[in-house]
Amino acid sequence: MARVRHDRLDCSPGCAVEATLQFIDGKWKGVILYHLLAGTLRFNEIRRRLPSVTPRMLTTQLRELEADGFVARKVFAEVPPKVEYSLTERGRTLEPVISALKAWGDANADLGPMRALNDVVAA
Amino acid sequence: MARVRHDRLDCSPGCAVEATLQFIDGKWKGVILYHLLAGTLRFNEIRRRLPSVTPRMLTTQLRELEADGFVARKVFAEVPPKVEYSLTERGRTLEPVISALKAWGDANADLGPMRALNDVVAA
DNA sequence: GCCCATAGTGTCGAGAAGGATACCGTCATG
DNA sequence: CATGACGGTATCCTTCTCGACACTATGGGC
Repeated sequence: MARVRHDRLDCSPGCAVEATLQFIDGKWKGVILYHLLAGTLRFNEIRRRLPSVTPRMLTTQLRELEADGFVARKVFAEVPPKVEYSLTERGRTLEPVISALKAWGDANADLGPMRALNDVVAA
Repeated sequence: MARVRHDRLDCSPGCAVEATLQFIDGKWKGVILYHLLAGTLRFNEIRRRLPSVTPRMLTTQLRELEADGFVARKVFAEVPPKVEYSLTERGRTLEPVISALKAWGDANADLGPMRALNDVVAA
């Protein structure tokens, strides 16, 4: 399960903020959700988009997102294995949140080398 | 300083999401920002809104927010001491983000006992 | 026969985050 | 004289997170 940031949500009414944060906190969840917003992806497709994530981390993050009801995991009984990850309906409700995070990041973060990287990807 | 979630932001273009998360991550930052959006607060005023935060944690979180340029700390040379915390202009740019987080939390989180707590506060 | 890709799992250990508790000086109040 | 409010610090210690690395099974291509 996801990290429990607060066992008691006694920060009313701002606690709703923390309650949401609780779900997308986790080192890679934000990006994973972002990429899944664009469509279904397989395990290694996600990996390729997140060059520095270890398989172990990716697994745990995806499992937590699944446990929280945000992503669906579809296993194909094939060889080689094939597993597809996609957003659930609940997962898609996070879209405004992810968008807001992305918009702020684009506008305010000095991503430094990232800008170049973005250009590369855009090309 | 704030927790460094990623030393390399090589998750382009979703990294903007993580970049933002990096700032509001930290166990109490979300709520603190939320409360400061409503107006300037003194140290103990924030504490009272966050019953289970220890002074130590509150200090570190506020200091990190200050270091990141989101909140301004104004000390009054009085006795007893008086310190006011308010959002900077940059801090206010986070408003859409906090709002999105809050909106999702209100709509989707089962806050359980929180609803009652909210009522108490609203009364 | 060997290596690659697929989608993971297991274990280990370092390092960071966060909680508990006690304490600081000053002034006003009872 | 003692207590409380104010805005913190200092110290210690536990918990959690995360990264590294090795390893699994299967089948296809060279």
